[in-house]
Amino acid sequence: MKRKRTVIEAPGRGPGRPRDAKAHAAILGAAISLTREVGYDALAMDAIAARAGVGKATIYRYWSSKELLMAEAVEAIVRRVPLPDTGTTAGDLLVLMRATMTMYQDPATPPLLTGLIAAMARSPLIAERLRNGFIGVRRAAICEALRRGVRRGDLARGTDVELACDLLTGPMLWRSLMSGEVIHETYTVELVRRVLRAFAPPTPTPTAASRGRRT
Amino acid sequence: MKRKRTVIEAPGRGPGRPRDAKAHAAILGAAISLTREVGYDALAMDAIAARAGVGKATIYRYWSSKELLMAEAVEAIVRRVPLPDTGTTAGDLLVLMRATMTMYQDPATPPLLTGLIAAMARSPLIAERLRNGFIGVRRAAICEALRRGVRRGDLARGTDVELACDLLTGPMLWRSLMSGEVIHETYTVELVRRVLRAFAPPTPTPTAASRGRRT
Amino acid sequence: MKRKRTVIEAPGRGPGRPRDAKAHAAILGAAISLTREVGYDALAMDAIAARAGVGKATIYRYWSSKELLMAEAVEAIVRRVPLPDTGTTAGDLLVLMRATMTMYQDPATPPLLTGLIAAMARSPLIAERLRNGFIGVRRAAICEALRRGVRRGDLARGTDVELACDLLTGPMLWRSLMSGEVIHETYTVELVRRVLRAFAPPTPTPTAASRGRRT
Amino acid sequence: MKRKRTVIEAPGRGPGRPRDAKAHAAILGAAISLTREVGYDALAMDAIAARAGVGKATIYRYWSSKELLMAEAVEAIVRRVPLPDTGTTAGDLLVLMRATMTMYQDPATPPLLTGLIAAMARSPLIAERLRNGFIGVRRAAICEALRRGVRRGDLARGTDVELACDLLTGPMLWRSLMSGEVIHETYTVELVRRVLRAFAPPTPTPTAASRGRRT
DNA sequence: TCATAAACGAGACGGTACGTCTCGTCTTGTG
DNA sequence: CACAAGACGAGACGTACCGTCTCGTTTATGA
Repeated sequence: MKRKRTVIEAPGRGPGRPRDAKAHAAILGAAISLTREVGYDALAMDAIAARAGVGKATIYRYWSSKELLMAEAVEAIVRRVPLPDTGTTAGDLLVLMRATMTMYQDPATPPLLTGLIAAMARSPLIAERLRNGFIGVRRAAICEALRRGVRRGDLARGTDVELACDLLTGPMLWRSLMSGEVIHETYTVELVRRVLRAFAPPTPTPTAASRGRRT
Repeated sequence: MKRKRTVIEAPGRGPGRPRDAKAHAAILGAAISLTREVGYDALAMDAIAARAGVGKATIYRYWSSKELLMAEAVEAIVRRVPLPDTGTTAGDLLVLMRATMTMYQDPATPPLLTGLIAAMARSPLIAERLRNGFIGVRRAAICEALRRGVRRGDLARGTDVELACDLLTGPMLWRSLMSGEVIHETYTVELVRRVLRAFAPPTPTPTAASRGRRT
Repeated sequence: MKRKRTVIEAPGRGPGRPRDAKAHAAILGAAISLTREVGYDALAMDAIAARAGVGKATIYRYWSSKELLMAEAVEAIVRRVPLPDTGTTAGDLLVLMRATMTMYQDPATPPLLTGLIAAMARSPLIAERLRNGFIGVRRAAICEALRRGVRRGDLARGTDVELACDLLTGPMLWRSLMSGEVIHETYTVELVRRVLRAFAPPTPTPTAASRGRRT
Repeated sequence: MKRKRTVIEAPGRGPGRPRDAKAHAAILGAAISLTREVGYDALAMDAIAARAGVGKATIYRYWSSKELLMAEAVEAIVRRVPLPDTGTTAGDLLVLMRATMTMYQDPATPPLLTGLIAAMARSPLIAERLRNGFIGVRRAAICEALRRGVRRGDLARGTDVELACDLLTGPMLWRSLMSGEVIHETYTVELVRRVLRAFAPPTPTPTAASRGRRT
């Protein structure tokens, strides 16, 4: 952005004291633990700074607002997405949706998530970041599994992968935000089964198909 | 403080000046229009009061917090839910989901919605109110249509109506909050079709069924 | 100040809750006592607010900056200026200068004074206020006594009253700020005597004059 | 931390890079020019460092606090004090007071001075340094001239030299800080004349004295 | 016909978080 | 080793907002 370096990926170049990676980590850690304790919006920057043993200016050196900080904090929580290859489409999707379920089961998730959704709604910048970040990563993995399913013939050839993905991720978001109900294993299993059914290929040889794999 | 009257719904009873219905409406109107303009949380109670030409105390006389006010504001926007009876399950669900789509297409919805979701996450009281209010009303209508579908034989007998409902409402919520993409007519149509397919009854007479109604 | 009233001395006019005189007083009191305890510039607005049992916004409603507040605080300390008429010029001036001495002897004075002098140097607004306030009041009293002295014939007819006043007030300021030495009674007495001598009328009858009043 | 060399004024001694004398001067220059531009306390150390083209650590290597730096800056402005011997007491004092007047006429003086006075009030260390520095130097010169005046018989034998000095320096300080008025030549002349009058020796032989030397 | 009592517009109040600023120290790489 | 650059911990600043609390005024009912 400022173009003072010749090589693009020299992080601490230029003169001056380099930024302290420990401070960065301590701030994120403090942000996450405090969010668990008091919730997203009872969370004060001064408190984060105090717990991280850091000056407030240091926080704002890395993130220009509370929201940007929290965006990164949530990514730190939910970054890991499995890239499964169990051999079957149902198996792959189940692995992915179980990971999503686990994320929603973490009691820290709803407070973080709702805070960030509100932040997305008011700031295109944050929305951009999150869509490219933890939302996009999960979605890409699911879409990939779905495309593989199409190639395998487990899903109909013209399957609208985006819609199928929405059908998998949407209900869990709804449960977490709107119903407030816990998402159980059986719910996840049934969800995947139903979506597979919705996009099942047209039974080419009725008898063979129905014998081979029953829903 | 408030219980000095025998009859509960006598608006102008007792001595003293009766509440001004115009003030109530003006406040809601100001809240909605300001939300459209500046977003949910750049929205200040002082600003609402100023635009409504009302003292802040008057607002708090009707609603005990900003969130309760906004909960009612959002209901004012999305209150009307059709109770369709088109004769077919697909038709009924399409009417309902088109109404939902229209709600999400209103540019005021995301700011309001996200603010309220955040409010739900931090306040059980608000969550309760909204689940019984505009969330519950829509959901009840959809579930009713689904149950009718089961009775009609358009959906499998053991259909998990709750899950089916999540599969209809979840994707739209996801689109609105996470993708930020507009929801089009074709999306809605396809969504309904796929959910019907997911819970379609086991093809009783393979030939007749596949001939009569093509997916 | 804002010109919204027709009559000039209607303090709490206009609609709305009138300002709380107790808060005003509590803030000034807290400001003064904290200044005595920690000094002018270790003095935090939050601390004043906390001690006064007042929100910070209330302080800024009355005074738009720390400096304006302190300007008023110092006036509260040193407002009272005697308006003496002892019958003799020396007597009048002594009363006035003793009051000045007492002010400087208060250990709270130097911290307050220096803070305000710095504030005057950087803000014409504050300089204006203080010159018209506690500086002007004291100076006016001294000049008046000097003019009476001229009328009485105790001082030379063409006496430069402004210079004479500087000769009285300047040395005490110097002592307080520059030397840091305590100002004693004898210093004050001698100061007044010397200034009277500096502006004594030309000895009309050499012998009589020198006999009548010994230096 | 700082005392690792045996000889104190050996600039290029010991191992390592010697200190840069130009840096010292550049810092003082930047401090003075910035003070003229923005005032004493809108003046940030970062700004001084930037303008001087110097790291902040270099400043703190020479001066351990902002105040100590400014103390030296002000001395750089007002260091030169004449040590006159015009042959007459009035002449000597006039030379000295004209120098003082010139100092106060410099528009940079009030901002610097007030900042330093505030610093003196809160830090005995700084007070000490300034009293021994530029304050003491001027005062010593004036007192010396006054003592010479006593010896010459131009001033009364028991003259309180300290008080006389206060009477000369105090009014100018007052004008500069409190009145904010410019100090003119005529003011200075009249000031010296009046102080001489205040401490004039008791006219022993009226004729001889008035003949010998008129003020 | 008034007195009482509640609701009203206005805005001051206590509290608390925000994001900015500055100080004086610490930590890099360069000369 | 001193230097330029600049990150760091600490903490005050002045602003904004929330939800409460007076004010003086307006508008109904009940004595």
